Amino acid sequence: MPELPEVETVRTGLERLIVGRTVSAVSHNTSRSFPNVATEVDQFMVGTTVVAVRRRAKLLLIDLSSEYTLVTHLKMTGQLVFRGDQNFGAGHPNDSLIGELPDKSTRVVISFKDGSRLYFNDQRKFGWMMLYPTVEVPNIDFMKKVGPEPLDESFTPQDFVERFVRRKNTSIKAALLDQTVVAGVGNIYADEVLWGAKLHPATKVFEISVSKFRILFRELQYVLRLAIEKGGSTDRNYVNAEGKKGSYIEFARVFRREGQPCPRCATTIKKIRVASRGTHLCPNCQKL
DNA sequence: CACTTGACCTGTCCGC
DNA sequence: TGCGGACAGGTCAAGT
Repeated sequence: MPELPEVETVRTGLERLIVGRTVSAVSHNTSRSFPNVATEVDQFMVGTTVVAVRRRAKLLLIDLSSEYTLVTHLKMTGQLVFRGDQNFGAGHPNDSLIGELPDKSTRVVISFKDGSRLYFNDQRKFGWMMLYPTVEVPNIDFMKKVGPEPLDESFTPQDFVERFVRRKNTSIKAALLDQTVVAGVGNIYADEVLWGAKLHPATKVFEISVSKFRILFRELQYVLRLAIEKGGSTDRNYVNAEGKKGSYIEFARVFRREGQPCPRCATTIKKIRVASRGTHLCPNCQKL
């Protein structure tokens, strides 16, 4: 669920909330939380100051003054929530989806010198944090093979089309979800974008014309920008760095709207399976 | 290499 | 009400 817009929203929040703060302690309850440095976390982090918060694809990169970078993947249910000196409980007028922290899904707590804290919650435990020397981050396997950022100004429609050449025999949905083609697209925005381009998700890549790809590219950028503006999508677990929900789901055209009318033609939206993923589409607008 | 499927987890929801 | 099973979806490993 955290896809590019959600991770970017968390990044923006963290940039404002934790840059300049100095780490005083790190606690974690399972070695799986830091798979590459489980026993050495303190020496890499305690006493260091957060100097920047970056994003690449769905990865959050928190740069520390020690020239180490905390790399975090939220996977499906990960949350990074900052709390200042007041630890809001449920019902606090801050619109938080979550209550008092830590809670039972909390896996890592990063404490700062001033008493504020950053909580890494992850109900399904698929997410992770790893520490790398900042200069080594571009050499992480994932970073080397991940595709371009779809909202990069230098990324052109021609570049976009060329990224799909390797995947011409698969469905356009599987290709969009492939992080080595284009970075940051997940199940929610893949469905939204394919509806926007009037493409059936099971359409084979080789069947799609260049002009159609240009429309798809435009829709991809439109949907991702709109989603960032709305603070991402809260389907179930996603919250931003303040624990608040995103509102894109209210604007979604097909995602999680099976049984409802298509906003374009009023045909009932269906949910099918494509690329082993739940897939929402309008059977009238998006034909094979 | 291209492509698909299963595994990793836990909470929720649906049907019996 | 309880209980089993399907489902949720990002990524990688293992399979064809």
